[in-house]
Amino acid sequence: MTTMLEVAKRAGVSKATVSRVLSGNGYVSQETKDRVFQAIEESGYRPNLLARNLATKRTQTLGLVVTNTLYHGVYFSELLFHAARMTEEKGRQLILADGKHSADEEREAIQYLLDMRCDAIIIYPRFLSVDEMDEIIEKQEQPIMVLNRRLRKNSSQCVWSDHKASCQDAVSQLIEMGHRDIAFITGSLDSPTGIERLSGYRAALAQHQIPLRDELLVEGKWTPESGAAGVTTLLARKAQFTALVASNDDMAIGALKQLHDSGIATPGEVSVVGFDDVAIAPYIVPSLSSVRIPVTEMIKETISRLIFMLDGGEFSYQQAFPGELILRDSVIANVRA
Amino acid sequence: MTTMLEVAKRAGVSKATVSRVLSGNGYVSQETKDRVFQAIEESGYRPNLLARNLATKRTQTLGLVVTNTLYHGVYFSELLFHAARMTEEKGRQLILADGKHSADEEREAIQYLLDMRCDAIIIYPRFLSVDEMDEIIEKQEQPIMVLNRRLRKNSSQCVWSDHKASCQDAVSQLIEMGHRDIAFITGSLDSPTGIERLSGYRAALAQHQIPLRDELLVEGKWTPESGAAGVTTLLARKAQFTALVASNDDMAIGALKQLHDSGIATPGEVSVVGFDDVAIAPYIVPSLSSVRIPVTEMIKETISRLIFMLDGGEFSYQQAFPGELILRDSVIANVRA
DNA sequence: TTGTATGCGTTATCAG
DNA sequence: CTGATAACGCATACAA
Repeated sequence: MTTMLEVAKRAGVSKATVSRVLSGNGYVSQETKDRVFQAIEESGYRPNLLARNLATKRTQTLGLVVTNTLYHGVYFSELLFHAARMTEEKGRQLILADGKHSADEEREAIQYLLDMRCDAIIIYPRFLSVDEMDEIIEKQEQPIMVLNRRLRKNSSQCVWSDHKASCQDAVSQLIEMGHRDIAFITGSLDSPTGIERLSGYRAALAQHQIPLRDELLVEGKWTPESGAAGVTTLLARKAQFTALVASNDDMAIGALKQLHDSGIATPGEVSVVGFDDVAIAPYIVPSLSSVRIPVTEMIKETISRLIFMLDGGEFSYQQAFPGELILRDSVIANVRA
Repeated sequence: MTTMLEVAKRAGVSKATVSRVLSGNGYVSQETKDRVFQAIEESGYRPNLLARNLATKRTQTLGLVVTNTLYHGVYFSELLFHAARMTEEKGRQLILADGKHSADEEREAIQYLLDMRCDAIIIYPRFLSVDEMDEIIEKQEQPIMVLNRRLRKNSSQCVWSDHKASCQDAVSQLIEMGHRDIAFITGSLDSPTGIERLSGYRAALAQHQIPLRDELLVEGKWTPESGAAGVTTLLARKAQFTALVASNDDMAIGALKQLHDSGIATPGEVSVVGFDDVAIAPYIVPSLSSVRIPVTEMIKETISRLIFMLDGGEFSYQQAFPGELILRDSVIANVRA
């Protein structure tokens, strides 16, 4: 690899001058500029970003930690797409680190990004607790934002959606449409999101004085497979229900498939609702109703805050993003009937 | 940030010694080791990977370039999942760079990874031609592998699947099942994969002496939306067909939705086949037949080769991965009827 | 077993 | 406008 020194020699100037023409800092005459550019051209010189970043103490990169258990789902590609897009828009590069499948590995991934000297870090936690995250944030001097968790202490360094409230709201809407027997497939119950959605379901029933029936409750694991298995379990229990709420779209898709295979029509006999409103969901037949989580907006806010913090800014206010139930055929048709 | 020097001082040794205990290279007594570790603990020292990588001239990272137009699809998350998994397995980190949506930007992304001194690079090209890639590979000293393209010169530095052959094969199978009127939704025709699949369709028809009917051919753009639009176009043309082949699963999913909305049953009136066999596809109702592309194996081979090349190895043989038609309800039910 | 000195490829601070 | 030269934080060959 040809270095800056070789370019300098070839152009008959010093390293410093080459550095100047490349960075645009400091004055340098047009003719030497030309000589330097020519030397660069001839030698095929490329800057070594490791060296540059070491010297400037800035890398122009944002790090993102996500558990690979999320990689399987559709939600992930959308999350990543928007994160990459926003990052580039701010003139930075996104670096992804795999949080794998444990709190320790999540911690390691964060540490890796810090060791790589990312300017700032975004964490989409799956296993770390909010207290652990608070601790990490306080120990580190780099700006850190947490997605999808409400932190206790550094409450302005996170952006979240109130999963309990939006689930409660969605289930309430179903109830107000006349549904009384609403089955529920949870997410993994070691995940805060999973727990919050479940408690939203419980709260909605309580709010309308509908007793919770255990036979209508089944535990899933976020995957389409577990959604399908949930339906199998419900049917084996001979549970009667007119609506089914799955804690995310992937499970809802799996559940729809299983309902269909079991000869149960949707829409018609069972209304199905999911969460996240992944872009491909509306193309599932029959159309899936879903609680839309505004990922785009959340990512945007997250990255804006990080950039602002990098410029020395501070935030004093918190921000939550409400989920919104999008009704599609699977529910609407049922209501009409 | 506390540096190695401070740790050294605190432990009463030199930087070199600290470096030794950290890297495990060279002898160092147990007691000084202990002192160093304690100093590290106390000071919360963390190595600066920029400095380390600059000094060692190795970063232990593999770079991956993918266009963000792929981010939207399901295929992408699976690709990335396996890439990240394999990379970690080899004790490296994966760095993702966005190829955005043009050849220039794809080139920039590659350049960025090179400037970051990734040890090796994987390119999943979308806009760059094979000749351009060959040129890049020859100019660079880092090992580079190309996914999903058959290179002309550096033919052992790529791993591909013969899209034409597998499409021809899939369509032939439909023909042998008795189908004569087979509609086809292409991918973007500025993409080699799209072109290859189309020519496979053509070849299959020719092989069975079935004339190509233009009304059965419609151009898509890889997205579910374009798949749905394709069906709309076909129906508007009042084209008659018993089978529909979409050039990827996302479009097939969109097409299925549109067929359903138009009151056309699948399976039954129309058999639908997609490509890629993304994991979520079987959960679509009705089950979607698909030509499975062995991404996992392809990624695995790609990364194995890169690691081998990093160790100075050389490959002399090429490797193609065959696609395989997986028949599911949407086709099978039709055949039974 | 440990310390010294030099290099990795840049940037940045001074003089000139 | 340009050139030395000192960081940046770490690894490593060479001495001791």
